[in-house]
Amino acid sequence: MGRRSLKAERRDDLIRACIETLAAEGWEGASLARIAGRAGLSAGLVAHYFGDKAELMEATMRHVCFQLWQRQAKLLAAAASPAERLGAIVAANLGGDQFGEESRAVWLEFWSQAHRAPRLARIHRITARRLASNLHHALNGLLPEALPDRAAAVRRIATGLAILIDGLWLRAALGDVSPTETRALALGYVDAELARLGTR
Amino acid sequence: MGRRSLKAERRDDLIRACIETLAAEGWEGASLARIAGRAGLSAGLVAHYFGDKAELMEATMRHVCFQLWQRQAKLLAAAASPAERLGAIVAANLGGDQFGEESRAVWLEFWSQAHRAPRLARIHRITARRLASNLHHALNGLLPEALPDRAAAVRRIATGLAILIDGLWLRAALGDVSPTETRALALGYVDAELARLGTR
Amino acid sequence: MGRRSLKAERRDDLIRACIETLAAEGWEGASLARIAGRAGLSAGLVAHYFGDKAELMEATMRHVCFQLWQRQAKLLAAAASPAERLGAIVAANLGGDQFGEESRAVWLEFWSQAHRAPRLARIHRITARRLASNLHHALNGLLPEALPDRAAAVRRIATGLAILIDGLWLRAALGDVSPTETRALALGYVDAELARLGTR
Amino acid sequence: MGRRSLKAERRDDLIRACIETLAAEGWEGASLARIAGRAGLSAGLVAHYFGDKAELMEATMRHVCFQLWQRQAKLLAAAASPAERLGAIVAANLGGDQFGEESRAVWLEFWSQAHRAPRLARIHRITARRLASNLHHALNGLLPEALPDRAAAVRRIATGLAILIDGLWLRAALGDVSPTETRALALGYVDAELARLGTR
DNA sequence: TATGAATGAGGATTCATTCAT
DNA sequence: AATGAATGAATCCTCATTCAT
Repeated sequence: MGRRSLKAERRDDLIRACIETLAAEGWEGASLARIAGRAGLSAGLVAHYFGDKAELMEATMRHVCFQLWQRQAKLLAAAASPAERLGAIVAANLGGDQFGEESRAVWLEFWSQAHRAPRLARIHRITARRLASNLHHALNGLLPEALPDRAAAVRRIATGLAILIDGLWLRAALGDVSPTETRALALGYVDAELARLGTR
Repeated sequence: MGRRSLKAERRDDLIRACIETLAAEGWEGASLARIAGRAGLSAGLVAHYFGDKAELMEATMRHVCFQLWQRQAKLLAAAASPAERLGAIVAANLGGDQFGEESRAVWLEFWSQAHRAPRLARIHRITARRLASNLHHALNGLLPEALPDRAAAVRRIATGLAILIDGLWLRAALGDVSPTETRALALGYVDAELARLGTR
Repeated sequence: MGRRSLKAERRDDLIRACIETLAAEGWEGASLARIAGRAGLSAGLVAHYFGDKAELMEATMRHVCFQLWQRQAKLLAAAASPAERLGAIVAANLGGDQFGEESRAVWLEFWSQAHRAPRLARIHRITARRLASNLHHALNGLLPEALPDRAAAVRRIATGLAILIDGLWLRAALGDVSPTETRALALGYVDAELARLGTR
Repeated sequence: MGRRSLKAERRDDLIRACIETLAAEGWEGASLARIAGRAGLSAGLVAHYFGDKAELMEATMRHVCFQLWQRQAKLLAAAASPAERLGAIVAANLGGDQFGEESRAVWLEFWSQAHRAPRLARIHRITARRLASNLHHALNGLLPEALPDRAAAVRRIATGLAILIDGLWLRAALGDVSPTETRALALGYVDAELARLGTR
């Protein structure tokens, strides 16, 4: 009991190695030999556990998305107010820790593949929707009840913020902005929108 | 006269084919054979005209950036007020025409390579700086003279808008938002920031 | 026991095929496809076993040199006197058997590469030094004890003989001299030098 | 008048460039593009003037051999005695000047091709025979008239010396011996042989 | 379960050669 | 006479995949 199956363990090893390789060498540098080598395994094993390179990549992307979601969930659980909830989401997506950086690098690689690989695109879409939903929820609590066209405003701000976060990820991956700046910019965007709605 | 050199013409053919291939098949699918094939030429010619695949890619990226810049310049020339200038920049970057879509696809491919290929990164940086400068200029005319901390506000909004545009490009490439929406979102962001500054 | 590892076996197969190909088709004709084909294997396997064409070539050169050294060692072991030792070295280097001819052909190919490929040059140097050392030793026993400037004489004759052997290899490879002649010429050189030293 | 034909001039330019390229980059590095480039001409011209790369190489080898022969002839013309004649031949073949070094490098490249290219082999053979004949002649004057088996001795020493010179060329090309040493070794060989014949 | 042997396809690059201008 | 455009073959290398052990 408590002993995870060897199969699950090996799969995790390979996914872990895949993440590291993607972060370190990019999509093109992530050959099966290099990924397996990083895990101390032989390249042939990938076929055994995943059948396919594509499936390993898919599993890896799912893993990264899951981690991101977990992170959001954890931070959200500790948030007491709508404003804190919003801050939690932003922090989860734009945090400056090592994990965040690696995830972002991997994410960027997946991104460039997503619009050509339907399976990856699907995972991408799910994650994006999850973020949108979280933002929606937080903003819904944040905007004044009496606002005319309230639902539309929530939707608009949620969309805008999600897109801004995408842009910030890109910039962060290119090293153009610091993590602190990114968070400030994201929250500043919401402030501005609130101001426009006359709620401040 | 009017007869461009054969060399320039062939180079343009190849760059054109490279753009099409990148848009249609992505970075990984853009082999020299396919690029040259699309231009109706043999793969060996790339060496003849560009020396290198890397140099062809570089020239192609430069071409795309140049087109984008031209587009901006043309629209800006027709703009009469600061507000129109801002609209022109947004339209140039987020326009919905066929050219825009292809360019965006190519741009996305380059993006995913930029942080690993110094030469591409350089071109990328230059283009980003050009956009930033244009935004700066337009916003400088737009914000009220008497604003406290005016320079900082201009800088902040310019940065935020540039990043938002990046995000919008991504979404547009993934087909998540329509061109009309993207422009509305971008201009909405500026409106919101102006509102926050109490200028409305 | 007696079962060598498959890896070692395949490596030997490829080295063997490389030697044959070099002898038959020369350095320029020795493409990976042809080498592997001669071994009944696919070209990709070279990467698997040697990583590189350069490394295969290096291993092959080392192999040829090792065989030559073994040959010398074997003949030297059977030699009873300094004169016989000298004869053994000459026979080892200028023997007329099939092995000798193939080795010489390969050696010539390597030679033409040695002054441009540092790795090959190193192996070449080591082998040359080994020959020089053997000659030194044999001549040291051969020259009369009381000779004035004895050490210098040994050195000079050893050098001269080594160089003569080089020349003889070349001629033999071009088919200009018969193996029997080559040996006679080499030993004749030593005789002449001994005569000059007044020891006969 | 006195004006050599343009055709001859261009051919010489290309041969000159070919020699330089061979010396600088070796047989494998001597592509038509590089050779023509060094001459400031286009690669296509080679076809025009020589028809073939092989023919350019052949002409180049002939040129190098001719220069070598000229050199020998010039030095021989100034030699008054058989001993001086011998010294002249050795000096011509093992001289340490820049021309000598370049020629030797080119010669070595040709050598490695000679036993596979019949046309080059033929030129090689002619040159070797010319050297042999010169040596023959000089030694014929040098050996005492009354020597028993005189003709055989001349033949033997001439052959041995020619072969030693080959070896010395190789060593010189590899940088193992200095030009001065090479000449000393060559003349020392003759001295030794003369000593053996009891003529000293 | 895991290895590593083996393949074959595909990619970039180099190059001699041909040919229109 | 000379260029340089264009080709197509050849070469090395990388890689995903398959398979026997």
